[in-house]
Amino acid sequence: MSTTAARRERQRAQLIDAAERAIAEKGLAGLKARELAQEVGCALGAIYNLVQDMDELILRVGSRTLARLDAALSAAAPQAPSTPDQATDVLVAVALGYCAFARDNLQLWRVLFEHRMAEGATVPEWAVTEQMTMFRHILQPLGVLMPDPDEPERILMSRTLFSAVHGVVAIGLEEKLIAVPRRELDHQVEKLVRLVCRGLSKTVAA
Amino acid sequence: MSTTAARRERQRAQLIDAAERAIAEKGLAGLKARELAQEVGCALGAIYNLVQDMDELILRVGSRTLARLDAALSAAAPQAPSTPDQATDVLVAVALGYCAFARDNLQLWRVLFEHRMAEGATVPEWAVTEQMTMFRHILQPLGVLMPDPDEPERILMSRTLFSAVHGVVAIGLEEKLIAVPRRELDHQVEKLVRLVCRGLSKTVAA
DNA sequence: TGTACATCAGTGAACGCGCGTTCACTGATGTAC
DNA sequence: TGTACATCAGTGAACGCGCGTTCACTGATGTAC
Repeated sequence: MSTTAARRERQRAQLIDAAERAIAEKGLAGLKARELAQEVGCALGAIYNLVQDMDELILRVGSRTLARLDAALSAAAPQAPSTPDQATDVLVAVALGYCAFARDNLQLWRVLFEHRMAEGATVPEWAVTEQMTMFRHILQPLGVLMPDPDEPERILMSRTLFSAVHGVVAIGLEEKLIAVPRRELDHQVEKLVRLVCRGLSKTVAA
Repeated sequence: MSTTAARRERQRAQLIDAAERAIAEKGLAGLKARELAQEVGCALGAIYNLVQDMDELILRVGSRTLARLDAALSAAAPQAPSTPDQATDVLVAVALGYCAFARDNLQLWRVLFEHRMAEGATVPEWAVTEQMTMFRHILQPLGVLMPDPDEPERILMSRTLFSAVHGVVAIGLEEKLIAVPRRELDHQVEKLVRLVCRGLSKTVAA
C-alpha cells in the first residue's frame, strides 16, 4: 500500500500549484513560505518535508512553465515548413506565440529569466535539456531558410533570433518609456522576424 | 561664503561616487547603506542629510550611467550618414558600441533595467528626457533607411531595433545556456543589425 | 577681537519589518507479534 | 482481532540574519552684538 507515498506526492503537487498561483498573482517576490503554508493548509515546517528549499520550489514551477510554453509554441506552428516563405511564416507564428504566452503568463514567464541561480550552484541537467528542446521550434524552420551545411552557424542564428524577439517582448511588456507600446507589440514582433527572414533569404540569394 | 553648501555638494558627489563603485563591484544588491557610510567615512544617518533615500541614490547613479552611455554611443558613430549603406554602418557601430558599453559596465548597465520603480512612483521628468535623447543615435540613421514620411512608424522601428539588440546583448552577457556565447556576441549583434537593415532597404526597393 | 547664542550637520544605537529555515515536541499511521 | 511499539509526518515558536530608516543627542560652525 503506497498510500503514504502517494499522499506525499499529492501534497507536493498541491504545494507547487499554490506556489504557481502565488507567483502568477503577485510575482516571484510575492512568494512567501508562510502564505504558502496557509494556502495549502499545513504548518510552515511541513513545506520542508515536501521540498528541499524554496529554490527547488521555484525551479519546479519554472519547469512547469517551460512545459506549457513548449506546448503553446507547438500549437502555434503545427506543421513543418518546406519552402522559405513557409519557414518565414512559421517563425513569425512561433514568435507571436511566444509573445502571447509571455503576455498571458507574465509573472510566471518572468521567473524563467529573473531567477539567478545562487552563485555556486550549476543549472540542473533537466533544465538544460528542457531549454534545448525548446529551440527545435526555431531551428527547424531556420534550417529551411539557411540550407547551408553550416550547422553551428544556424544554431548561433537561432539563439540570436530568439534573444532579439525576447528583447522586444520583454521590454514591451515591461511598459517602461523605451518600450514599444503594448498595442503595437504583435505588429512589431512580426515585422522584426519578417525583416530578419527577408535579410536571410537575400543573403542566400546573393 | 558658500563653504558649507559647497562642502555639502562635495560630500553628495562623494556619496554617489561610492555608490557607483559599490554597484560596479557587487551589483545593485551589494549596495548597503552601512557599507556606504563606512566607505565615505561618515555616520549611517549622515547619508540621509545628503540624499532623500536609497532610491534617489540609485536614480542618480543611473543618470550618470546613462550620460556615459550617451557619450559612448556618440563616440561610436561620430558622423551622420547620408546613404543607406552608411546608415547601416552607423547603426552597426552604434549597436556594437552599446554591446561594448554593456560589457564594460555590466553591473551599472544592468541597474538601468533591473530597478523597477516602487509601485506608485512615476518616472521623474529628467529620466524621460534622457531616454528620449538616447534614441537620436538610432533615429537619425534610421531616417536615411526609411525615408518615407511616416514618422511614427520610424519611431516604432527604432524602439523595436533597440529592444532586439538589447535582448541579444542582455541574454548574451547573462551567460545562461540559451545565450549566444560571449565570444560570438559582437558578430551576432552585427549580423542581426545588418539583416534588419537589409530587410528594410529591400522593403523600400520593393 | 571677544563672547554668547543658534543652527544644523554628524552620530550610531535602536526601531521595525520581513523572511527562510530549524528543531524539540506531538500525535497519527503502519508494523510486528 | 488486539496490543505494543516504532516511525515519521506535522507543528509553530524561535532563531538568525539582513537591512533601510529614525531620532534624541553632541558638538562644530557661523552669526550677532
